[in-house]
Amino acid sequence: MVMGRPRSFCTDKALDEAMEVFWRHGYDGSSLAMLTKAMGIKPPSLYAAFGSKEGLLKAALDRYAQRRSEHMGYVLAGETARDVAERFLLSIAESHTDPANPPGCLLVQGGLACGEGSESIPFELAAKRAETERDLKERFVLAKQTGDLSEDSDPSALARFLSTVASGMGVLASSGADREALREVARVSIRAFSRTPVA
Amino acid sequence: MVMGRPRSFCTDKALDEAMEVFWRHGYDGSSLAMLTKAMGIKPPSLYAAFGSKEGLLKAALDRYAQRRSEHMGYVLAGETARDVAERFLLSIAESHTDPANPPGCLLVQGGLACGEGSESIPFELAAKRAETERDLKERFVLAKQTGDLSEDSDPSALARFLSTVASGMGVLASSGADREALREVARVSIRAFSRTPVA
DNA sequence: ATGCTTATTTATCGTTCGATAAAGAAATTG
DNA sequence: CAATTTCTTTATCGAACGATAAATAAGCAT
Repeated sequence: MVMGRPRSFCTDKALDEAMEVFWRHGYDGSSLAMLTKAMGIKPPSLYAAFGSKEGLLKAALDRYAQRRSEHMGYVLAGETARDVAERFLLSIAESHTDPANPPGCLLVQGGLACGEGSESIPFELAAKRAETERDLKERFVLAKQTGDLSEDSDPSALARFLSTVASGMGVLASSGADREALREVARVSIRAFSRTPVA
Repeated sequence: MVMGRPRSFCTDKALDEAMEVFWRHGYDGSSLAMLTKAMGIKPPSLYAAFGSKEGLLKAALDRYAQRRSEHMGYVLAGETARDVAERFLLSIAESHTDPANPPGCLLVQGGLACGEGSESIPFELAAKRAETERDLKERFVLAKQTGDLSEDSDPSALARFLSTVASGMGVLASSGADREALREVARVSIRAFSRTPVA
């Protein structure tokens, strides 16, 4: 049994609140005051649980990526490469405009550029984004092996294209685009995707 | 003739230096110390010339958008809608990986999310991005009128798609993707773009 | 030359930043 | 129960933040 006074707050719940702050204001734009207020705890509790502001972001990113990876199970289960692309982009149109969350994507909003002393943050976000792209690529490699994608298709390029559109949709959503606008982008992208690959 | 002591620095040159700082570190990540050091001037000179940190960003954005609009002249002069799309995306692949500038796009890197007291910054950036999208849309409306684009095509959706891919390419470039990777995304996007529009 | 006007320099303003030391509270252990 | 351990509270730390007041310097006007 663990000794000492038990923690009075739920780590995951506090992490969800911190995630929302980072999501809405970015890493540099999120102050300790904003974070502790949203989490309902005080600085020493935050530092005891997460080590630092950067540690808190990483914990929030891990939680975000975990949710996302659960979702990727559904996406990757699409029967064809085209189905996978469609599921990927359309589900992003939904999630990036979910009223339960800030608009856009934490991995884009969180901090593409940061100030001195936070140089590692953009790399953290990029690494998480790269995971999704890698998942898509592996799925497309498989699709090529099974003949679902033609011999001259490029799984890596297709995955990068989808990942790039997803990031763009995050930017679009963050500036207030509605769900239908994102669906429209998804549809055009899928159209591009599903046609014969060689120009 | 103007009276008083003349300004000892070139406003545009200082603005270029400030632009680079905002580009690389974002609005919140750029401190007055970083900005004044890069610009080679001291705070009072900065405030006299630009009013505030936010005023400095707006001036830098205007300068950035002006350069871009010059470039858009070339893009929009493409003979067909497909040419326009190709020029647009391929030129972005070049500009977003130009070693003379920070990687990516100021209008994306500059601040998708900001802290308290800087809430207007993301809107400023979004407005500039929207200008490009509007230019593309108008060009595609014209293309539809002249029969270059088919009757059932959607100029607005196509413009939004290209603008979204451009934003995504900005995110991609900011995380270190090389020029060829961006070109690849551009090629896949154009392929999507140039095919028959109805699924 | 003297006065007027504007810019630059120096030195700082009050606030907020991320992060902690020290004291008090709540649990298990013996 | 007292001792130990861990967390929470209170109060604050030094540094950096964005922004300026006051003094000095450099140009026109007469």
